[in-house]
Amino acid sequence: MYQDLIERLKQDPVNRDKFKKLFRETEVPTKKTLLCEGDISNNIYFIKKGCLRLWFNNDGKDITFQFFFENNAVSSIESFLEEKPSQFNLESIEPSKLVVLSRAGFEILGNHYPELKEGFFKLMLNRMNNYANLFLSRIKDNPRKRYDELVKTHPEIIRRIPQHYIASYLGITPISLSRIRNKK
Amino acid sequence: MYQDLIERLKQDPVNRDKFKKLFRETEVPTKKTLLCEGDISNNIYFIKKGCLRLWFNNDGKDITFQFFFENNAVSSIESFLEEKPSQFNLESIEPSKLVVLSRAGFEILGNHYPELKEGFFKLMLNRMNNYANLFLSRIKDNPRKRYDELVKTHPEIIRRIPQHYIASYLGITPISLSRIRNKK
DNA sequence: ATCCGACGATAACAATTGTTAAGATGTGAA
DNA sequence: TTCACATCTTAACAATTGTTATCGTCGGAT
Repeated sequence: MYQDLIERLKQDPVNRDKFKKLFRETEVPTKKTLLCEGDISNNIYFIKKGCLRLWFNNDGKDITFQFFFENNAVSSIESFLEEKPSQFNLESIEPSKLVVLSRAGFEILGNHYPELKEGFFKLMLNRMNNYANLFLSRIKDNPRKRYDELVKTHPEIIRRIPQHYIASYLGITPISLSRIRNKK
Repeated sequence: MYQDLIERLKQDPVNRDKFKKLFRETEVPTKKTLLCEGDISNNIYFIKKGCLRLWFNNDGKDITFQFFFENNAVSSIESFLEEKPSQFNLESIEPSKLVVLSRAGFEILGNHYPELKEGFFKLMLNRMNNYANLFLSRIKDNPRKRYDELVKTHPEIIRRIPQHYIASYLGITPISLSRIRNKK
């Protein structure tokens, strides 16, 4: 959806040349860090291909709390908006093709295309909603049920993401996840 | 803060009489249900005195996930805004004095006082923020640390709320909470 | 005053999950 | 190829937390 918007912007007959150069395309290998805890997020990334994860370091433990796939936009929102150090790391899980939009570019475009800002607001609500659902699932469900739900609602995560990331996302150890998968 | 706004609205020299009657004051005893799971939320409550909790039923288990005290506004926001059945119950924990504003009243006032709508939006962000914090604390901390944090950041909850509600808020059993409190 | 229900503590036991360690497999780089 | 590394599984054991049940206290209602 967001991807569509970007494509449309880039084709805009009037501003095509002017705006097109605001976007930078890039390819990154697996495990490439795009944003580091403590740094200020200056970019929004649109995923053309591949996938990314948002994670943070908790006493040396790597905790993933959101995955992003094709046609999604990603940013450490609070950091990007308020220009303050990010609490989170953003990293590629697969070799990925990304479209990068800087804060400056975002502001220029945002003035011409209100949809872009609306889209960003929705991105924020989406993230909030993600928190709410993760929270409620941790309250209501035990790890096995959380896993079963994930298989049902996000099979692409099961298919594409290494298990230890999924484990931390579910709030359990990789060992425990392995038990759940195999003692069915 | 919200309470202040309400008081100001009620004192508005121009609209005083017209608007004052939109508010209904009421007193409720302990354990009075103000909103029931499945019903549509038609009111916002401003707490003048006492405290309330938002909870839901999970397989027969009563799970509290937010407490509200004096000078706060409460509503099952999604239900109130979209007029759809509430997922949650709203109940008093202490005898409480409340100011009630209906949806109709809210809309009339909202048209005259944009602050009211802004305030409601903030209420929503606050709720989202609450989700995020609860979620992160469940990931990062074990029950003992969550309890210690609660003591530090919300001593009023420890003081005023019965332990079994606190236990469900922390995601543990009352027995486990009792162990934490006494095996210090 | 007495009874009842809400609240909290504790014990004994069960179940779940984490920890540590070892090994199997596969992939990419030197 | 060979080595290093990432990924996943399994086992044995420890730690945490839940379950069930009992008991004591307190306060309000009759």
